[in-house]
Amino acid sequence: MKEFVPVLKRTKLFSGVGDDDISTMLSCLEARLLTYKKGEYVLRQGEHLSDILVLAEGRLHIQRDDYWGNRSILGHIGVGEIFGEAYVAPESGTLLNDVISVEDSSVFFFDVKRVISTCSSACRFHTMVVQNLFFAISEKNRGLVQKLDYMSRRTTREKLLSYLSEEAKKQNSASITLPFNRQQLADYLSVDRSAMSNELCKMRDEGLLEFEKNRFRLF
Amino acid sequence: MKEFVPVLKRTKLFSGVGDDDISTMLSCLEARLLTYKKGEYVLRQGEHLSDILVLAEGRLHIQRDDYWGNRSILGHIGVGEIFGEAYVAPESGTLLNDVISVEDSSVFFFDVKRVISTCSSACRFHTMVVQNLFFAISEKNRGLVQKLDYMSRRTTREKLLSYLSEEAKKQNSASITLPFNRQQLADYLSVDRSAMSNELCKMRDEGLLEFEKNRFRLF
DNA sequence: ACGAGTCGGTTGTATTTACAACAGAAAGGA
DNA sequence: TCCTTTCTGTTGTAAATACAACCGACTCGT
Repeated sequence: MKEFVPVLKRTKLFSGVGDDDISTMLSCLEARLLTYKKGEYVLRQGEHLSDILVLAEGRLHIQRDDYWGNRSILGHIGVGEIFGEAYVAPESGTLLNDVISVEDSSVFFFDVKRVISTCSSACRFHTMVVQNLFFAISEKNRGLVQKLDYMSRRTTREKLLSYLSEEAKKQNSASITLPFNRQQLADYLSVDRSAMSNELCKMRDEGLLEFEKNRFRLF
Repeated sequence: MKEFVPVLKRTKLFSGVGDDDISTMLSCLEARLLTYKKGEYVLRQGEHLSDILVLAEGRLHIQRDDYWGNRSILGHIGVGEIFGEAYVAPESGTLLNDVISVEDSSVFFFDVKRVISTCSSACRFHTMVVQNLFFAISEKNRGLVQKLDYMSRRTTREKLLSYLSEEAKKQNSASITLPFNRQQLADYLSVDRSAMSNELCKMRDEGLLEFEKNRFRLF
């Protein structure tokens, strides 16, 4: 578990907390580290959650399959990212989405009660961690608003352009790598894969962008 | 300002805090109360924000107009609701949406620095308020995920049904009142108003629902 | 090298949507 | 009351989308 302290140090949750203090907190918070093979579920829609999770290694998707098998991908979780925070509030219901590993992954579980309630011992960082938690969920929130912005576009092209240009801004480059293949990108933007593929090729022919696999370059 | 203490007491932000303590905090936090006429902007897209806001009276819409005048309504704010919390984090950029009053409204402004940093004096509630803030933003988060669920539906009918049935669940009744007129509902669900109106009438003819103005009844 | 499975692109068709234009009802102000 | 404005429903057409089916390229394991 200690091996991941450098990873944890760079997370939003432990921002501003030193290595030693993180080690201390790992035991103080009774952190657990679970591993998942590619394709395994980390969380399932409808479950109750009382832990805040941090991805130590691997990649995850937050998604949801409806009754007819239509998949909708809400988002992607990379190393160091927090997730599950939105469902640990007392009156929050059950999870609305599945979380599934798209690569072999390791996940930290922190019991929210221990994270939030200040304890008497050496852990003087609870207050800071709660603040960090607030800022982290703020960021998630803004990300969701951003996604709603993509989704509010009427055409597949507009959805693609708003998503890709935002991603270029985030990755600070006109050449970007997406965490999705075509089907996943279509599920993320809630459009038909073949129609999207078609549109992408049209846009390429018009000189708006280039792509190869999941690497895109905007012009 | 004191007149709104009963309102504040019932907000998520001050949940668990007594009347007297709220009064104390109002001055400790240097709260400001501003009023807006119907149609006025409370916040504008692109602005920086360093306050957490609470609606004391009236109704607000969170929305966004693009360059071509297409309006997208992100959500609705009722009395006692918190807003702006997602944009007060240090690295959060500028606001992505406008907030506009749809009725004459009064809004509390709380400087986030004062809310978050524990002060030495009588205000022993900062810790609790930060926790409340976390829970409140959690709820916002789940609401956004819910909205993404509506928006991920492919057809106008599916969007309407998922929104209306979720609203019925929230209002705990098959008879619900929406905070939107037709155009606003269309802007909220990102569909064409006339197509939506058409679809609503078809659904009514099929016996799925009834409506009159912004009151709906599901069967 | 082979076959199974995955992935991305292409095409055609039926469905759905957006857009524009119009009309009647309701609301609000002078 | 009259006039204006707003709101809602209706219709027709053009555009965009979903869906299904198919193909070739590629990957992977045997």
